[in-house]
Amino acid sequence: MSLKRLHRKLRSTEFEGNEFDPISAFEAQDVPQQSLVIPKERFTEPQENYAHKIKEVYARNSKLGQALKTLNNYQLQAVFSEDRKVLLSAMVGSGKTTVLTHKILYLHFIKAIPLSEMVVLTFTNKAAREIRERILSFYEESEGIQSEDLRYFGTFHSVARQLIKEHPQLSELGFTPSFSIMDKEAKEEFLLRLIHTHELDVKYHNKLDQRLKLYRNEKQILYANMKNEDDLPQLLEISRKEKQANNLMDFDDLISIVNWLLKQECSLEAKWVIVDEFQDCNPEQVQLLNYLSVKDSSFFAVGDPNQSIYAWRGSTEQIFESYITDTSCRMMRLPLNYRSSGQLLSAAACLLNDERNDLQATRTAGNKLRLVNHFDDNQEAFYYASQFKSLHSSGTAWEQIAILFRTRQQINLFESIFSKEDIPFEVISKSSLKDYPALFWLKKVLLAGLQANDMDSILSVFTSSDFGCLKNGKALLNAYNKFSNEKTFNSKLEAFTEFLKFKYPKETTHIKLANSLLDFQDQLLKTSRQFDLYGYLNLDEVLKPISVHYTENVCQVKQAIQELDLYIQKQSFGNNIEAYQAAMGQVSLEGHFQINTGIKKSQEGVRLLTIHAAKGLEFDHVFLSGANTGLIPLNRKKAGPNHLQEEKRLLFVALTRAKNNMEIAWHSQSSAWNAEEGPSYFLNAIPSTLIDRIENTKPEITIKKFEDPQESNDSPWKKGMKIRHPKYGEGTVISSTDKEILCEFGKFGEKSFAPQWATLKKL
DNA sequence: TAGCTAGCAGTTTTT
DNA sequence: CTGCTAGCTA
Repeated sequence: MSLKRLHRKLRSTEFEGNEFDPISAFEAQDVPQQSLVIPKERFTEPQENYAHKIKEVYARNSKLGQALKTLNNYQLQAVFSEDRKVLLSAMVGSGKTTVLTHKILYLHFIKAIPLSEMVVLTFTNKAAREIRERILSFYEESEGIQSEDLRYFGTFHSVARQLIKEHPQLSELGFTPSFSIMDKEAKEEFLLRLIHTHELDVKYHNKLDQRLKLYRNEKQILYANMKNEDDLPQLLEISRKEKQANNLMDFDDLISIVNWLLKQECSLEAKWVIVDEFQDCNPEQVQLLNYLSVKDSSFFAVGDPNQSIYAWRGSTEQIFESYITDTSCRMMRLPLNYRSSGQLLSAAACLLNDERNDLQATRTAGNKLRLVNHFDDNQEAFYYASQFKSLHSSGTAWEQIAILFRTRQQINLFESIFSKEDIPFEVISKSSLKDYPALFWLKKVLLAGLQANDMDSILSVFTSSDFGCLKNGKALLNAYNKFSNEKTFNSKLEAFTEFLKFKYPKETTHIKLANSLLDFQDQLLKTSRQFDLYGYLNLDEVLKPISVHYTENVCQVKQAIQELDLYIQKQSFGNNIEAYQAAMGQVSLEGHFQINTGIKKSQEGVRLLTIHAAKGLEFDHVFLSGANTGLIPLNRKKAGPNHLQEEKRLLFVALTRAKNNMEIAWHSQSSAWNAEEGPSYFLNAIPSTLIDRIENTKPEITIKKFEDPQESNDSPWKKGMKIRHPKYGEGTVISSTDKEILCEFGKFGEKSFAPQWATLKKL
């Protein structure tokens, strides 16, 4: 049944009953309208029967022809379209990646466009990898596709990196093609080092990135409770210069530099520019698309304005709008959803608030959306524990169960309760290289070796608190400058090595390391693709066998080097140094060393993740936790004009993750400071006939609170007891519960402590 | 130099 | 509501 018909049917029964409805009790006008609507007449609908076209394809490439037979007419229309400029509005769960890959395959095998003349842009490495793998699976083993053919298949940033490397005018900006990329952490460290070495007075050290952005965009220097301007402008100036001097770029630089270069001279004439998740493009990325789309090139973009949840990161809805008014652009749509069962999909579609959106279900009606009222998050977690156990014993795989949260903070409580209740779980979120000190250090070592003038990396290697030998600071730099000023060296690395030998002759291990790094590039040129990096750098010794984490570190480093070797062996062009540079670039762009297959998510367990992290995923059972007003939409003091709309799309994304079962939880007494009473008012838009409401606020369950092990004993703090606190001195216990100890300290007055943290002493 | 206080900012995350 | 911290005060 089409959603429209279902809606009409629902509307007729919607307001029949007069019972109190906690959802409809909220004002309907509070629900913001979905902003972007593409007029239906703007879409070109599929007319033809594509059977004969599939036959033609089948005759030329049977594998592709076979694959096309499984597509619907909307999808085929997009694949076969001859238009030079197409924007495909793909509804949630409508198979957009399938269309994208089949379009590429069709262009390649039938229209004879070389893969190397297509630019295929995605936002995540995962998406890029998936597309690449799907393409490669269409090649026979013998045909041996070159990695160079897919040179322009990748994320915006990796393609930008490739284009910058190849551009003839790069040196005009003071960079060389072997530049390295700083991730967020590396940039923070870099900026802090600049402040340190240049003795700048810059406030709010851990908000540097934010402050620099504010200064660059709005020339704002004052921040929070600052009354006087600090040295922020100088920091920006110095960081620009130092980035050039050390051949470093950050993620934003990649896009803005490639735009600058392409503006000077378009170095790539792509036949096709193909974009995934088009709705997430920010203005600079659109600019890049424009620079790439010259004369003879064609454009094919796929996106869903209803799933735009990254406007806070700079994506703008106006992108879609400008394409609506662009008459040279053909618009098509994919309305058929293959993921969710009918009633869940119609409930989610109500959030779109748009009659013309015509999201169509292809599956049976299935279960209703469940809305459960828990007393608080504690009770909710214990409720899940028992629910999940029975789901699992009746055959549901743990991985098919997911709990979605608005904020990461909400996840903590569930982690501790699930580990206590023996529910296997995994928190899905990207870990940073900084969480693995050995790998973080290894990256710096390789960067220093490959880039002998990258003083930033050199210093990081030798002043690392775990694996270095020197203490970072002004004294070190002064000594080094004094030493190096007197002589001339081929590189900063050579200067530093000599400095080490002269000033710290006892640090033999690190002098050896420095020498190895100095000779690294020559060694690479002399050897084949196979190179024993671990042995060459003598890492066994540098990783410090006396350290408690030694075996762990060695294991991580060896695995990382194995990944590098694999990547380098796949690299068909360039010399060994270039292959290593490519590999390290990939490590920076991905944020980890698993650059071949990506991070494997093999662990068995219930998935705990934020709604943002869930985009693109699907599960059998989805639970949305803590969906009170105030959390969804999240209360903000400084809300942008489109904040509420984006929050609503976020709820839409959450609801459309479920294949068969969706349950929304809200709390009578939420522990979140910003939560308000009642379930998210966005849910008003969903008619009561599509929702099953369930109460789970019985008092006997609320007693079953989560307790820390230390708390279980009777409180040792009794009323009237004399105690001593390290800061407030002597005092008296006024009251003591398992939650807090209240004490009186004369001139300090009353103070309360959490029992498990209190640093109180009995007197 | 330590301690106090006012004032603001806080989600979400990929590259 | 919390946490952070610049800038003030003793």
